[in-house]
Amino acid sequence: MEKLQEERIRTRNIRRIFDAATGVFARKGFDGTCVTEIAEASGLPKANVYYYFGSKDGIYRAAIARIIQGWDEALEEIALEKDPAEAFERYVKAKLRFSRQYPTESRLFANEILRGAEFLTEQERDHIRDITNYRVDVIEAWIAAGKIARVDARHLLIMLWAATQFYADFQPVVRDALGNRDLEAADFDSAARCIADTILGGLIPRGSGPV
Amino acid sequence: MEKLQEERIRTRNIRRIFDAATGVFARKGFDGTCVTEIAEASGLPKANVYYYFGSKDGIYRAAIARIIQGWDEALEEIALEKDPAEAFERYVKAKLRFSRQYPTESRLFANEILRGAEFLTEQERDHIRDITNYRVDVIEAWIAAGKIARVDARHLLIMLWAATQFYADFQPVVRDALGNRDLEAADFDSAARCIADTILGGLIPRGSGPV
DNA sequence: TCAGAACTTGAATTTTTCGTCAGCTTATTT
DNA sequence: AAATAAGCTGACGAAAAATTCAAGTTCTGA
Repeated sequence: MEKLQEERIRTRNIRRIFDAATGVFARKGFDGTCVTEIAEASGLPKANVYYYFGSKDGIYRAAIARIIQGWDEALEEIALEKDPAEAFERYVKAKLRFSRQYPTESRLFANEILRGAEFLTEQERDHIRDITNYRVDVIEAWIAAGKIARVDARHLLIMLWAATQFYADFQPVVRDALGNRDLEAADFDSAARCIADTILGGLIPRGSGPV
Repeated sequence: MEKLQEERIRTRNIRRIFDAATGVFARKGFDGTCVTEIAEASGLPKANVYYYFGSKDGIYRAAIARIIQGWDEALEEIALEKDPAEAFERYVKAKLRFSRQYPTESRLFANEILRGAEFLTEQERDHIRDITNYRVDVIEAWIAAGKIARVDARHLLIMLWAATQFYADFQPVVRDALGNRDLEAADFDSAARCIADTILGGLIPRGSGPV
């Protein structure tokens, strides 16, 4: 049992536990989650969960690491060479796609932040800072080149992050606000359009009087 | 003990418990919070907490109700009579002021949503829906009157809500994004300016080519 | 100042949770 | 097919949590 079945059984069970844990952690946070519930959700007995993961802590940390890793994808879209309008639009779309595809992971991350981000390692925070700083440089270069209006790049990034994240983290509120139905692909599309249009073109009609 | 002291002692203790509970719930969520911790934070023995609130559940529900009640204030600012630009700007400022003043309450609410909003009563959700619908009507009237660009009013409201809420709920992330210092009034001011300017005027400079 | 209501609290009681363990079954290798 | 490693799990113990209780103390109105 060192080549085929080992990898298969082990891998499958770890993934099961992992998926179950992510769901429960996302809902209840670290402190609110009990291993029994993870075990039930994964369909395995509790002792088996402990067989694979030494502790609740371990599962949680692993889950967070995975999420951070996945984060970067969407952020790739803001690159210097591109036309700002196109870059922002792509970014918003990519981020919303991510929100739609991995809402649970997003909520787990949100929960971790609400908790005070105590489980985030220094490296993980550094990484987030680095990414932000790079985007800030890009945006400021656009401003300097007169390609976009003068805004605070950091707050702009926060606004984009917030607006897109919201659709993953606050789905019950979004549902209520949109009229009580379940969110579908079309909703994410119109969200993307609304955010991109508003941010790029502004609400006040062009050609009308002073703002 | 039915007029003066009653009200004073009772009111004072309930408020103590309440404040303590809000803080702990905001960090750890409903399931993650233990009454012992609330008791310690409030400076009262646990049995006394149970004297005033029958259960953990009761404290939690009461806390949520109070928050929802306080919510409306900020939203008052979007009214039909006003100039859209001014109304949005006021709204953003009011909401950010709220985020700054009551971050804990905001986080508790966020936690409840992440939880799946199971503790929100039907009335509370109805109330949120009503408020939203009213604002949607206002915005759509502005659009119909040609005062603002054509956007999806519901997504626009979500975007505003998200952008302002973020500063309360995700402070660790905001801190990292802004460069690692504590948030001060000035940060909220520049956030308001960035959000309002971007949403009203758009990023793409006016007078340049087509969007 | 006294009766009764309001308030207080240390110490149970009950329930839940974390984590362990010993012995079992299944897979792998030789 | 025997030996060994990997995987499984019911049952347990210790610790922590929720909630109750009973026996107090303080307050208030009459």
